Amino acid sequence: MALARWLLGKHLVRRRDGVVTKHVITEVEAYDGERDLACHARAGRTARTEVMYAAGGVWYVYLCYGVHEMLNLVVGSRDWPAAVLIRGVAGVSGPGRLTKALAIDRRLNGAEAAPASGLWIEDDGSDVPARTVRATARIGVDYAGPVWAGKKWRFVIIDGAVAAVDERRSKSRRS
DNA sequence: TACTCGATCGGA
DNA sequence: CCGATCGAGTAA
Repeated sequence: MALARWLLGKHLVRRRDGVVTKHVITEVEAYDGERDLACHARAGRTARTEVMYAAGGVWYVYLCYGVHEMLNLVVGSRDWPAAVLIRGVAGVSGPGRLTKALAIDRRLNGAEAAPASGLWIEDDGSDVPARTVRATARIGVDYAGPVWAGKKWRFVIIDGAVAAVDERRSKSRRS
């Protein structure tokens, strides 16, 4: 959780065709362990979730709904499946849109979050004040049941139009 | 081998 | 509100 929160305000850096772009991370979600019924690793090790058991620092990219690539950073120690879903960066709201905007797909699955892979994290030292961070329930995980779906493991920087728009989206979704 | 169901999005 | 679109996971 702390690590997910820590990622807010950090730069997601993409190099593609020699061009480097930096994007401030504005929205993340944490998935933590097999006990977390919203986590893909809830059923243990499988072909897809194996990468989540690696030591932190590699990407976990999968196809969602047969349409969207989802970008996660594997975190934690080896054999503890945990990842942080990068849901948004400044100017881009939504995990599916994010990967589309940065041309990220499953070819990056298992790759190191380092310059060599073309996708990595940079910390420019800037601080994200606690009062600009909101913790909410994770999106689209009702299947996990009230306890786990209710965990406030989604973190959003509320200082900005992007976050405001997203809040409206998530509210209209519940009913 | 069959069947189900998504860590979403955009359009009706 | 609903369809798109496909692969992982599960049951058989």
